[in-house]
Amino acid sequence: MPNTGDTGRPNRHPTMADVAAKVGVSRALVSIVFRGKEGASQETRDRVFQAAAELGYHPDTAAQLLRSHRSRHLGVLYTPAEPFHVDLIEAIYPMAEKHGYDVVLGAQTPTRAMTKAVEELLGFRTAAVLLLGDATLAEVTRLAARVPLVAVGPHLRGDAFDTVSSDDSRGARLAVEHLVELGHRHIVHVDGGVKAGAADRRRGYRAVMRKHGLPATIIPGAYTEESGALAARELLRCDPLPTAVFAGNDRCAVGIVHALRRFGLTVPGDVSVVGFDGSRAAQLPHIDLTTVRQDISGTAEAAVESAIERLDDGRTEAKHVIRKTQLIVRGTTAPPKR
Amino acid sequence: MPNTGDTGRPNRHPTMADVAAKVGVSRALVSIVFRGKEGASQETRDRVFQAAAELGYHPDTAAQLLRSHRSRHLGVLYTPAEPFHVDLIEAIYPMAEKHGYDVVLGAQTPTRAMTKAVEELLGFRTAAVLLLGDATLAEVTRLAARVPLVAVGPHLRGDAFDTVSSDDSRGARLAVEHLVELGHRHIVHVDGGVKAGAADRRRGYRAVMRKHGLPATIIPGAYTEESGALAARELLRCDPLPTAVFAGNDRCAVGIVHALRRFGLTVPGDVSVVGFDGSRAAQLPHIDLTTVRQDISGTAEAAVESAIERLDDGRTEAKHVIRKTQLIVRGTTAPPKR
DNA sequence: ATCGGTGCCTAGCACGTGCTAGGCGGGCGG
DNA sequence: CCGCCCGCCTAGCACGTGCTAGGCACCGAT
Repeated sequence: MPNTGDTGRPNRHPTMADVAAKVGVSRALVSIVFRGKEGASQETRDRVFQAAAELGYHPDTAAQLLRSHRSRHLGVLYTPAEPFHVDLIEAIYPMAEKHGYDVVLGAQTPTRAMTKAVEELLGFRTAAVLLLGDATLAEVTRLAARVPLVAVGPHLRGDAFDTVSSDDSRGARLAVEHLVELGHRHIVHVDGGVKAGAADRRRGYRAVMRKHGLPATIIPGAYTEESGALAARELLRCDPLPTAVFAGNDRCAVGIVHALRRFGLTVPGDVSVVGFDGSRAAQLPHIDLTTVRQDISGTAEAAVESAIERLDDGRTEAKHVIRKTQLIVRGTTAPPKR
Repeated sequence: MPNTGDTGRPNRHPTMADVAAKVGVSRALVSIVFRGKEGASQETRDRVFQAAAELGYHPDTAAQLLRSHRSRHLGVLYTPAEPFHVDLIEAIYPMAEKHGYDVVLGAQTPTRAMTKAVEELLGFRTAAVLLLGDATLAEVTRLAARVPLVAVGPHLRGDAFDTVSSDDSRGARLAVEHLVELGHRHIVHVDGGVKAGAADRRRGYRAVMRKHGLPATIIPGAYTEESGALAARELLRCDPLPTAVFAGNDRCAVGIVHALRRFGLTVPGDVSVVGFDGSRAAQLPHIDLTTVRQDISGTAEAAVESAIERLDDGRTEAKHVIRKTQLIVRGTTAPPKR
């Protein structure tokens, strides 16, 4: 059903040649017009655009990629179910566009390993790849040998790739100091296991607790609502009940808050909760979560710019950016009643 | 950094020609080997794969697309922030793979209109496009003129495109009947405005209320947690407080549940809540939402198969699939106390 | 009148791959 | 010994576009 036009080639997308024939000029001239280069009269430009619109012509990305090796595409490998990634992606699009790049998404799902998604992105010959989320040093290094790479999130170092990460340790200290200042003494940390940043957040928590001579208690968790709900059950078994919880990330914190409220406790009345990420979910009015914000648009900007520097400015040495974190006090923290 | 091999063309991905040269055969033979066609000895195949691995060769999707017009790619237009879409995508990947298709994601975000995302997908010459979420008949029809199209969600009809939608009216009736059977008489509906399926869900709600001689009350809403939280505030102003709420979708329901609990009410003790979608968020243990499930993997399957039938089997007449919905009774509904 | 320049346009190669039309050698039936 | 087939392989065109190397007409300066 595409192309009901008069090119004599039914069921096929019209090409530049079709547009050129319709206008009565050479194909090269149509190419010039579409690239906005000089060398065509204004009248011709108008007629070309007119004809293209009538034919429903659209440039063939495959042919453009094939011919011009600069692919103008950034590959982004992400996990669709991760709200923080979703927020990042929405920030990455306009940044990439500002630099004249398109974005190709590669989804990493439970049924679809990272390697598979990577192969697909590489097949598209993306100019660079932004890797959101977890990855081992070996994986990142191997991938960086094949394409300029920016890893967003994991605290890795290497000369072959760039990273953008946040100051997780400092963020964690801010969060716990906030709780201590409110008067909390019995503060538990539900951690993020081996996920990106979890180790640093644990470290920050331990450091502040030690500094104030308070006992550190860590409940193993993950970056999911389920793990938060499970951890909340653990909490309820504690006697006395902790007065505050520092969660590994926002999703976990949300799970904790809801589970506690469901069990009849109030937040922050009975228990204060702090999250980590500053995801959009945390701002929702019914959640209103106190959290440590990672500057999402700043992170997206740094990641895109790292890639662009390698591509357009020819930078080859590695660059490791660390973004500041910021405590956002909202409605899930208050002084302890007990 | 790519290609540290010995092809004499630094900084460029190796091609079939490089592999062929390394093995000492023609490029055409390498092509045969990679496509798995007959016409190459087993020994040659092994040597080709070996050389390709050493060079880090990966087929160029652009060139493949350009040459073989069958693109083996399904474009999926979706909204990253929509959990229901995310669930669908995770189901679409394996379905597409089963039929030998790859998936190209096109993201529709607040800063990125549908038309823009569509242009990008069309640029990739995807064999077909699956359109998740809202769209007007005009938009869908226009798009369907350029590419085989399957609209998932909206209740539209036309001869130029396929649709997969769910029986929203029946689902709504199931939900409301469930509440009536529990003994609820004062049931409010927070609707989804003009979004996909919202009209049918309203209709189903009204029909059941009328049938039982109960007054229908509709609070305008949307398919978001925010709208649910706002609607909850409206609810609290009602006197007497309704004993049950039928929400337009799960996100809205989640917002309602959390806001109610935050205001000190219990769910389902004081108010019962039913959602719609059967999204993964609804199953989370701390939510445990009674909801109307739309069969996600069945929907994904039907959508992919509709596309495949047009592409591989040459179907041209439109096909409109309606998937059954199913009531899932969980922990947010109970008989009214009052 | 000649020359160089400028504005507008075109011819044709290259990109990496799929695929058609063969080519070459050896075994097998006649 | 001839002819044919078959297994393995190669030459070369085509896909739609970017881009280089021009070409033609016209204009102003010499």
